[in-house]
Amino acid sequence: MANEYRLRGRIWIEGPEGTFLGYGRVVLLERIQEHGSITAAARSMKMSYRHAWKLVESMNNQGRTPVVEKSAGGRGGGRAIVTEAGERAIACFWTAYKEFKAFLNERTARLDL
Amino acid sequence: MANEYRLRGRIWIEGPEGTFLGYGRVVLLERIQEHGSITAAARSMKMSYRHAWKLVESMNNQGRTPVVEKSAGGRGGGRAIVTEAGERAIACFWTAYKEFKAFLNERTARLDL
DNA sequence: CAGCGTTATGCATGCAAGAACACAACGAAA
DNA sequence: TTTCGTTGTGTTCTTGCATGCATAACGCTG
Repeated sequence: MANEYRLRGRIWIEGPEGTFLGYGRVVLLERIQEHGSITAAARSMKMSYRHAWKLVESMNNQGRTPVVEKSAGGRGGGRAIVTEAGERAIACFWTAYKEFKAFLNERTARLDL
Repeated sequence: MANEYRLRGRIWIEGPEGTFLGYGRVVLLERIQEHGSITAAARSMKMSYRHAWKLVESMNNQGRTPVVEKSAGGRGGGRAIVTEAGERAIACFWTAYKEFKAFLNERTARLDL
């Protein structure tokens, strides 16, 4: 039978000022891509707008280039667009994340307890 | 120059009832080995006795064999000893942890942001 | 130029994890 | 049998984080 224990974990990318990218942040970016606004993205993942906005702000301040371009007012009230740098950041994180999951699985199989 | 970004993370071992071993728990076990009591171990790492006790309880309940043997009263008031199963658990975690750190370093070097 | 929905931002509230505190139970040793 | 320091356990206090609410500011559109 499979071992009842399992190695688990999480990873994130840190810049000089703290967390830059993590699972939640990257999902948020993808939702922004999908919906075109922070408000809708936050709602879609049951996150408060306040918090979502802070995360975006943190990412923008920390990347050498903003990951999300925002504008208030105008058609539809405003919008938020994931930049090219943002797309690259997303891809970069998922690549590492995928390898990390593989690491966890492989390492779980070798647990001796 | 070295990239300003860094991949970081943490890992832990889960049993059916939740977290079994993590960095803090393993350090706590080692301090118990060193000091012979939960009280001294907790104090040595600025952790409340209450919390340390709960962690030990959680580990003991979750392992198929207790990792710490405790006894109240007696010479010196009581004592806590890390069992052989506990020692194996410690070793098991550090091995995985070491590989994890290597993974993070290697993966940090390959970050493209 | 009024309306609308979003960004932007402060402030009060809620919640969960851990710390801090208090005190009973324990058992060897003097 | 008294003493002593630890284990064991309930209760309250902090505190960091996220939510919720309120309210500007913004700028396209009818």
